[in-house]
Parts: sequence; C-alpha cells; structure tokens
Amino acid sequence: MHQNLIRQYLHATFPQFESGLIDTLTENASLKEFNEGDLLMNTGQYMRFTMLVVDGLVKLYREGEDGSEFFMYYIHPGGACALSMICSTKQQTSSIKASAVDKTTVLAVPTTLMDELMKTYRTWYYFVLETYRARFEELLVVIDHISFKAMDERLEFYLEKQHHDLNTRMLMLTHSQIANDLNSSREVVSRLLKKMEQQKKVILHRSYIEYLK
Amino acid sequence: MHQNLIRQYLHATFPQFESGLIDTLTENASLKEFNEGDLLMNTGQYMRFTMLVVDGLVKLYREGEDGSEFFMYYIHPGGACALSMICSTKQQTSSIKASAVDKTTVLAVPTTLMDELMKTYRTWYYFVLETYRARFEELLVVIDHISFKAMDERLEFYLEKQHHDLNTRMLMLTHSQIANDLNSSREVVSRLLKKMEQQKKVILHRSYIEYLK
DNA sequence: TTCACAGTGTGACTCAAGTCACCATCCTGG
DNA sequence: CCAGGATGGTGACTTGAGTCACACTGTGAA
Repeated sequence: MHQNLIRQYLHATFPQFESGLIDTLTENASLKEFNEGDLLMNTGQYMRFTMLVVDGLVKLYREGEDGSEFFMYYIHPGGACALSMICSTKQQTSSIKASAVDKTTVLAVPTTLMDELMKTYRTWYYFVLETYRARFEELLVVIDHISFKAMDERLEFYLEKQHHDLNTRMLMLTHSQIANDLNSSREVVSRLLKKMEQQKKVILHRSYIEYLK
Repeated sequence: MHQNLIRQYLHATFPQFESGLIDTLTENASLKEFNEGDLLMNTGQYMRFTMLVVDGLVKLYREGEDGSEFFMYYIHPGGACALSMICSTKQQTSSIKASAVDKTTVLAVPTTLMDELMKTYRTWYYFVLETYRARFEELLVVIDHISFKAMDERLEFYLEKQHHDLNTRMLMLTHSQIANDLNSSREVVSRLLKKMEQQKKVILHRSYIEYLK
C-alpha cells in the first residue's frame, strides 16, 4: 500500500532511475511529510537519511551567528540536498537549514544504503554527482552576487529567481521577508522596490509583488 | 620510468588508495608540471582531466565580469579540485580559475576513466565524495564571511588562513594582493593592517607581513 | 465598530568602505 | 648613481546601505 505510493512517486519524479534502483528504494526508503515552515534540516544536526524531494518545495538557507538568515536556493521535486548526501556519507553534521515552503513530501533514504546504491546503480551515481555539481554551481553564483553585485542588482536577481522557481508573477513576499533572505533591512528593500516600480519592473501591492518584465 | 614516478607520488600523497586503484591510475594518468602563476584551469574551459595535486599548492578563485578576483581556497597535495571532477563527469565548462602558487605537480586523470574508477574502487569513491564535501563546506564558510562579516574580520580570517595553509608566519603578500583576494581596495587593506599592527596582531614590513597571535 | 498589528513609506542620520589625490620610501636595472 | 616602478601611508571626499523614528493604511479579531 505504502510501498505502491513510494513506487509511484519515484516513477513520476525520478524517471531516469533504473528499475532495480526503484525497487531497492521502494523497499528501503520511507515517505515523510512536512508542513509549510517545518524544518527538514537544522544546523549541527546529524543526518541519518538522504532526502529526495518528491513533492512541494524546500528552501535552503544559511544561518548567521546572530540568527540572521541568508537564502541560498530552492530544491524542487526531483532534486535532493547535496549536503544531506555528503553528510550522511560521512556521518557529519550539516551547517545549513532547510525548511518546507509548501506542504512537502520527501523520500528518506537511510544513510546506510548509500554505498550500496552508488556501487550498484549507475543512474543513482549519476544523480548524486549531478546533484553535487548543480548545488556547487548555485553556491558559486551566490558568491558572485554577494561579492560582486550591489543590493539593487541582487534584489532584481532574487525576484527573477522567485518568479522562475515558483512559476508565478504574483510573489507572495513581504518586504521584511525579502530583507531577511538577502540579509539586508526592510527599509532598504522598500526603497529599492519603489525604484523598481518607477522603472515598471514590478507593481507593489500589500503583502505581494507583481513581477513584470 | 615515468610510471614509477607516478606510482611513487601516489603512494606518498594518496596513501589511502587501494593498490588496484594505484595500478590503474599509474597506467592511465599522466604527470603535469606547472610553474608559479601558471593557470591550471580557466573559466569557460572544458575539463578533460581530473587533477590530483601531488606537489606544490593550487589557488582557487572566482573571477568577476570586470576581471576582479576573489580568493576561495587552496588545494594542497593529496587534494583535488571538486569542480574538475564534476565538470569532467558532465563534460561541462568550469566557472572558476585555478593557478599554481608554487611550482606544482598534478596527476591528470582522463575524464573517461571516472565512471570505471567510481564503480570499481571504493577508496576512489570515498575520495571523490570527501572532496566534494570539503569544498562545499569551504564555500559555505566563504559565503558566511562575505555576507555576515565586515572587512576587518574578513582580513583577520584571511591572514589566519594564509598562516595556516602556507604554514609560515612570514606572509609574502603585498597589500594590493590581499585587496585583490578579498575583492577590496589597497587603501582599505592598508588602513586595517595598520590597526592590526597597533593591536599587536601583525608586524608590517615591505612586501611581507609577520603574523603574530 | 474599534483596535491592535502587520505591512509599508519616508526623512534624517551614521558608518563602513571605496575612491581620489598625492607623497614617501625602497629597490632594481641601465 | 639615477630614474622609474613597486609598495605603502594618509587625508578628504563620496556613496551604498543599515538604523532610527515616526506616520499611514489595510485587515482581522473581539
């Protein structure tokens, strides 16, 4: 019953997986549900599972010592957290936080299975490497932005990313949320958004932003 | 002759590799020499080899559109560039630069060998994963610093890192080099260094810095 | 309806850091 | 020995962005 559901999810979300791999995962993994805002991973936590996102959306962010946050990237269905894979392999603690943006379903694959999967299933091995590569590239882009770009450009990039990743022009974000994600302050974001509105790049509403362009 | 040298390097620098792996690498890899300042990897370049550092020191940095640089981390003997591994697997172009700090010797392993190695040799597989994990963590630390810390703290961290990675208190760095690595300007670095000197954290000399503490 | 609060707008101020200008010192090649 | 480049010091100015204070406006619960 439960296993059928897992198999269904795997077929739908990871069509590239070979059938033996899907069998093994179906037998050994378990589904976990998270509600909006739930933490999937916290800093300093041991990873016993590698999480494959099969439904919903997960937000990855870094946390500063003072509790301030810093948005890094989203993980969509069909993706996995590179860190959860790496850390689980080494039984080490993670240093980033992950929370569910929507109601989210993940497939938890026990750490202990990793070695076997890597050795046995080529599609798994490719999947893991591609996940690393993709996350690494995303981190590099993040570094580019915070080191080479000014706030206005970062804000535009951020909105573009939200538009792209959430697939909507109606960005349900308050100015303070954005300020948090960019590790800036509400007033700064407000002012920059006003500028963008004058440039016809957005239309500002209460509690959401209409992304044009 | 040449092969004996490779085998010798592998034994010395990668003692954890199993003997079959060392055999395979000895047969298929080739040594490359780089002089101080030589580029091992440039942005937008296809990777046909995975580079294992066996001697010397390699500096990894990001380049902004305007040509400004940004130091990320060093790779010591016994390490490898995570990106060169990822990119080679996917035949994609890299987006960072790598240059030799000293005279440096690397072992170039053809891309085409990667799959086979990963499947066959457990120690290789662990090595690759550990490399990813370590670089990923380093990138996260970099992000922490540029997003949460001010220049003075970043400078101190930078000097500490130089001291640690190069294993000397005599840091052969000019103020402009440091400014480049931190994506700042010489004057700012000069002023902050002066402050650090007053705090007895360093002693400034012409063309080098004595790191105390 | 009213009230508290979340969300937003805006001016004034502060501060870190980048820029500009200029000078002093050292060091090296011709 | 001298010229010019590399290195470093410093004051004055500019600017982006964070902070503070306060005002305005929807909205939803009581």
